[in-house]
Amino acid sequence: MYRTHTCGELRITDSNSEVSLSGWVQTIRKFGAITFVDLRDRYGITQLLFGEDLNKMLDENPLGREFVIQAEGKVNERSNKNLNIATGDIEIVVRNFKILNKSAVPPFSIQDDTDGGDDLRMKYRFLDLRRNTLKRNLELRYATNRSARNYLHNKGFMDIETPFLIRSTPEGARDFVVPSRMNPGQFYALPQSPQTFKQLLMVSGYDRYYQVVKCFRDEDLRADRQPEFTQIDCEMSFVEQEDIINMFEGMIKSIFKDVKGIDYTDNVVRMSWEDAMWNYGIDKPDIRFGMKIGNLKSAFKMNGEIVATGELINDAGFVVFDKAETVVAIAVPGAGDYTRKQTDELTDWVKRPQVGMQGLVTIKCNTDGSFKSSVDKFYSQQKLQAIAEECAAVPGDLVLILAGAEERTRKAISDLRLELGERMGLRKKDEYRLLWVLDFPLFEYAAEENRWVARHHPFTAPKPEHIEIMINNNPLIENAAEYLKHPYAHIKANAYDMVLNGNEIGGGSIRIFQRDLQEKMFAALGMSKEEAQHKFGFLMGAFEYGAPPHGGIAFGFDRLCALLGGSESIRDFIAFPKNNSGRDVMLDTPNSIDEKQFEELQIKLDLK
RNA sequence: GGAUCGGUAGUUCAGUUGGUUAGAAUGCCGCCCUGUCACGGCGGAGGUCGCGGGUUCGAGUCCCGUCCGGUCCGCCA
Repeated sequence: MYRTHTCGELRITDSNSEVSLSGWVQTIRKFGAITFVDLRDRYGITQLLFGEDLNKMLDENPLGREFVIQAEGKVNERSNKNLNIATGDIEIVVRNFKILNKSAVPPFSIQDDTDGGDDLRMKYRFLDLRRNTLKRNLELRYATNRSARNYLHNKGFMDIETPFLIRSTPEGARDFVVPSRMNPGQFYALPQSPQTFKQLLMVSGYDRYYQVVKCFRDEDLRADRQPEFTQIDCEMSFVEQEDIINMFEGMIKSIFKDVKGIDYTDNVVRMSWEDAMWNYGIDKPDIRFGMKIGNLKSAFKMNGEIVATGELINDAGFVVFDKAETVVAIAVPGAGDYTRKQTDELTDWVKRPQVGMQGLVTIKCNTDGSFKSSVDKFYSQQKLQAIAEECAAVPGDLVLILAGAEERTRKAISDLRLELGERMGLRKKDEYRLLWVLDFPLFEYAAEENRWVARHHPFTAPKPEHIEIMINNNPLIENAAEYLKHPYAHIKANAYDMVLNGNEIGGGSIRIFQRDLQEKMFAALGMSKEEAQHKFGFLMGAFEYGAPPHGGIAFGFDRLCALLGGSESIRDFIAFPKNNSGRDVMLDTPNSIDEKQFEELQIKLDLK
């Protein structure tokens, strides 16, 4: 028997019992005649004491870091206790031990604060996974998985597997493709999501489906994006938006309770997409803090409707503001005492290519009620006050103003808001604020292709009251510059995103379930009837055989785990992740394949 | 496709306006140490400064190219 106990479970109450432990050598501390060894496994660390009688045996069988050993002996109360570990009251007085396997010297230390860099830890991922940090992350991931499954099971959802080798659909993200040997020259695609399959399952009557499932997208990566990732994919029949929202708000709250011990009793805030863009400049605002955007200039609202917010600065004479499509501002609480050096640094920050602004205008709201601005010579104190009021600034605040093209400026002020929120300590790690963003536009205009694309995906249903607009208007765009005036720009989708602390953790929609509306949707996206039939005939055909009204949602499981674990990067919550270039540095993959494999596939490689 | 930061000992990093033999910490090896738990003390080994080219009397340092890694923009229905 390799072990009677794990390295994390012995306590003072086990004193004098004979035990056997197996694990990895964490550290060796030699004191002349006696030697201490910390033995580690998944459950903890237990100190082994090798007395004088074992010195000969140790000389003949020297130990090293990460050796796998088995030790037998008696549990003994320590004379010097270690309060930092659970087993710190006891030690094992070793009577006999055995080296089960030696280890090469590890390239980095297996400790909470390892000295290993990211690259090295990726290459030796199996060693990195021995560390507490990653172990806890994987435990959290498992707990989250279990919690979601329990909730969904209790609500009558059924886990049904869907295929990984499916048909390539050029809409949306790039597919990973897999050549078929039995059908030379033809390819499968790996699913970007089980979307069409879960809809077919609804047609089949499995009215509550879920799957914790791998999805694949061949797009460039980020700290929070992997080429293969996991979704909690769900679909329900006979539901409206409200039913989905209630069901999955419940699921997330249940996960908070199970995984974090948090009772999230508040109702989840709901916000229209338009309000999110108008007040926060982004469709996934972090609502843990305020700093709402002041919209300083009459501007096109997102749907093209002209909204006058007053005549604050149109007539003022600062040419940058006068010419700009959009002028927006935020008030940074308590930053009114920023020095010139600090505001200059902020200016540099917004001028970085990633943000891409030309400059930054600041107004200091002095505690005596006066204002000091970098554009003092253009504006009176009254005007500055009006600007400050527009973004709800109070004395002691610092107002930051950006001007430029609508889309870029709105994104920039959103980035700036998040950055300042971070710097002012308003984005607290242990605070969780959920948000539903609703009423997304159904379509987005793709200028480079001069056509409409589905913002969510082409199976998303329009708001019932907007179906008519879709049916009665031609999708063709005559004047690309004024696409916002096209009726399609006003059609809202029956879609919803769940946002946690500024991160999209889930998104879904009520689906189209009638053939004619689905045909109309494909036509709106510029797809011919033949093309639509060719690519999605199987789905539209199914709609003709009694498709129930249905809708669903998918949660980004890796990202959810990372957020619950308080981390920015999802890589630390995936056992074997890919790096930034989509490579697995441990396997050194992707790699070339044998000539024989090409022959079997009847494929000839001819790289450009 | 683009921007940006980095690549120096096994590891994490320092290395000044270009200037003698490239340093520190940690790890590793050896010796000493009976209560440590970041043990301690003494000694030792360990470097193609990512790679290629250029400027220069002289390059870790400056320039060009390239490879690798991080972050971001585009992209991600």
